[in-house]
Amino acid sequence: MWKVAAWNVNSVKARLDRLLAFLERENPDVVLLQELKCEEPNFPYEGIGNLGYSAAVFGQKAYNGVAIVSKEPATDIVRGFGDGGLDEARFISATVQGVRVASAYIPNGQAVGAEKYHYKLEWLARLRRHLGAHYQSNQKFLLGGDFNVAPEDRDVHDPEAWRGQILFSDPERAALRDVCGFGLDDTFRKHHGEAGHFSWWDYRMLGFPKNRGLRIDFLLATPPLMEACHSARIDRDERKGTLPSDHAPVIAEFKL
DNA sequence: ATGGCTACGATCCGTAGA
Repeated sequence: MWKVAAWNVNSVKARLDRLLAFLERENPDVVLLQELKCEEPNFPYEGIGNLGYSAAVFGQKAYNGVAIVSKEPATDIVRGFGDGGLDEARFISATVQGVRVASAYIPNGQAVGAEKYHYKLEWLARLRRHLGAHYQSNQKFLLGGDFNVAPEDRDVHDPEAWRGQILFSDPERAALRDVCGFGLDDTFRKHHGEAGHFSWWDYRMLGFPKNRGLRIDFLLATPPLMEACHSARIDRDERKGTLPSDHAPVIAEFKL
């Protein structure tokens, strides 16, 4: 089985012990990381290297930062959308074991109507254009990461409270559907249809103990890869204990 | 216990996340 995870670690430096423990515990073939919050030279190459992993990294100081951690070294690494524009470190793609994979950290948006909200919607539109220009949905392609959008009511602990709010507004959800319209489906929903599964809980207000969460982190796959997907889950236990990330890893297994 | 945020970068608080 080919095992892949996507995880917003909220600082790879602050979460290094947990990342290494995750690699040892889960033994994934690929981990798509978001929110490294470090520049590329400061990525913990040595720590993951001791466990047999290498990484393709697109970092920046203090904010954002994405990586593709893999047992088999990634090739044909592209940082950003490859269109020459100056970018925040939010997208990286590479080939691992013959499969094209990408790690994405979609902008948060801050608040509906804010400048960052419009940036978020434009970023999602740009992602959709990038996919159409560089990929084909009849080929195996995996897009994982923190999308900062909850797709449906069943992905939100209190849909009526969140309706129209940031992370759950109609334009954000439409923009995510448009990205998936390229030919991507949610590996988690292939295997679990019920409500109440979340990947993020606010650090504040007892979000996790009260299970007030959202499902905003996904592993999205094209049809040929979706057919090969045998299981998917969210590693909710990773959110427990001392100083967790506010996001839990999402995991999927494929029979390539 | 799964418990009232956390990380960063610049100072001893402000900004950002979602």
